[in-house]
Amino acid sequence: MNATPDTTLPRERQQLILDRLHRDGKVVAADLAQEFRVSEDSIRRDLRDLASQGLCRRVYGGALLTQAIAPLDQRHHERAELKRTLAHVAASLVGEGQILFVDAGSSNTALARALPEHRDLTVVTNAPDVALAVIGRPGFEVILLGGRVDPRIGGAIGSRTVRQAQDIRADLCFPGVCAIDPERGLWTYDEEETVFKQAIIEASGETVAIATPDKLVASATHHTAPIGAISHLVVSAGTDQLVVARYRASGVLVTM
Amino acid sequence: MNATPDTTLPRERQQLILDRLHRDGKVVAADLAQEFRVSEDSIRRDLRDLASQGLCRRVYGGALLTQAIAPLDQRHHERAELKRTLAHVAASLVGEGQILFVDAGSSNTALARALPEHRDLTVVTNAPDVALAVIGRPGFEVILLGGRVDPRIGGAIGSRTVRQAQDIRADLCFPGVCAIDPERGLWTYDEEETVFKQAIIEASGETVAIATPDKLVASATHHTAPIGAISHLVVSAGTDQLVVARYRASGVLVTM
DNA sequence: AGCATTGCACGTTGTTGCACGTTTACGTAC
DNA sequence: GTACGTAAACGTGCAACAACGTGCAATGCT
Repeated sequence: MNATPDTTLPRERQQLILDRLHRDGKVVAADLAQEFRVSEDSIRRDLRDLASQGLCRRVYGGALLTQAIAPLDQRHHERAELKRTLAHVAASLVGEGQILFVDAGSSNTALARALPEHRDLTVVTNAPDVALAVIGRPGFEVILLGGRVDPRIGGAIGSRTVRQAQDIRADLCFPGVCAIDPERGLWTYDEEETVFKQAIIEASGETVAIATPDKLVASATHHTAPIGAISHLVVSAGTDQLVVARYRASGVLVTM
Repeated sequence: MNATPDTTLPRERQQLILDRLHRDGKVVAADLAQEFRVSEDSIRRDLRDLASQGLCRRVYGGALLTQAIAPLDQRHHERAELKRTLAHVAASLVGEGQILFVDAGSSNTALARALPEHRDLTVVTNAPDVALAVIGRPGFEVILLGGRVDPRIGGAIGSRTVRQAQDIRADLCFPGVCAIDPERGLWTYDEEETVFKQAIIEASGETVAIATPDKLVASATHHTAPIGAISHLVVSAGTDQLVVARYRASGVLVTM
């Protein structure tokens, strides 16, 4: 009879709160505190946690359900939990009022969903699904980069897109990456893509790449073009173990 | 035995007011005060808040709906079957190998889904969800128009977008419409929107508007700007009865 | 020991209803 | 048709209160 022990684990409590949230559409902090027999402070901490992951909308007195975005692509389902974790870490690097370049890619779509609301953020993107993930949410300005959309990538690239990107200066840049060679940097499949990514990196203060471990390769043979330097690399190694690496132009990889 | 308490959170109340507004088209402050068991002052504050976000129009005694706004998902679900039917009729006007301007809007998203595959079509759009509806499907080329995304519209508008649109020549144009005045033509809510729609209409050979019957109004008083002429109007009158109308610059309406 | 979680104390912020003076809508008198 | 009076609705300032975030010490687990 270990179905519902009296002792409720913190992580478990958050899951239960999420269930209630999906059932009722809202939760009241005071009621939750009474139900779980913990202080309202703990409930508030839970709600803050969940909101920072984009799983609910924090409001005065409780929390509301975020209008869930329909899962679009099958590829987005692969490694979904891992990507959400990485996205959460990457989102924590974003500061109030910043301007962000968000490239196309499933990891970056997860990032867009994980971005916190009410932070006065500007999201500049060439990917329709990234745009859809933030349009209409409070505290977001969205700028779309136009151009011919590459169906393999799911976003616009090409000279037209590059020209528009060069008109903008951003604080942070999240390029999608195809492969990471510890010695030679980031790689893409395609020359056009590289030009675009280089443009947004050059137009940004800092660059953050999100990658699942399978992107780390020793020799990037069949990838055509290197991108260049990034300042942070948010990567997952092993189960639940996070490695945030500082990555420089020459390819030095420093774990933190 | 409802476990859900009847406490209403402040922000939740605003959401509920907005829902009611979309259902009834209007709300009365005194009624809301009684319903939510708060003072009329609080209701007034809520309405002022919503109005300042452009979500409703404040009037003496309550508030009215500003149709342009809010839950895009909801608008997509309303009249879904009707819109699908209209979308298929409109899609039948598209010929092999043509270039199409597809504006933002729920009807046009339905159109994008209804467009036939393997026809070598080029879809030029300012709306992320329209782009997503065709990206990756066989026989489609997608060109995204960039710019600042208006969250009420769900697509990019503004001078940046207009400039990009002017670089392109299309065969067909599908502008989103807010209202259709049989005598004076198409109307939008907003000057910026109008400029964009005029630009894509001028850059196209023919123009086709899709509209549900509620868009047909006798006098478009509160809409700021007229768009101009369209050549075809795909509109539904009554249940399942389709009227395809030929519409000219001067406002002559010819049913077919 | 090291770490996560919790409840409490404190100062801060958001929300509410009331009091007050002003504006608006509408019916009535002229 | 215009002028006027009244009551409802309005905005604003204010005080009371609930909820909030943060720092800190106590507790429990590994």
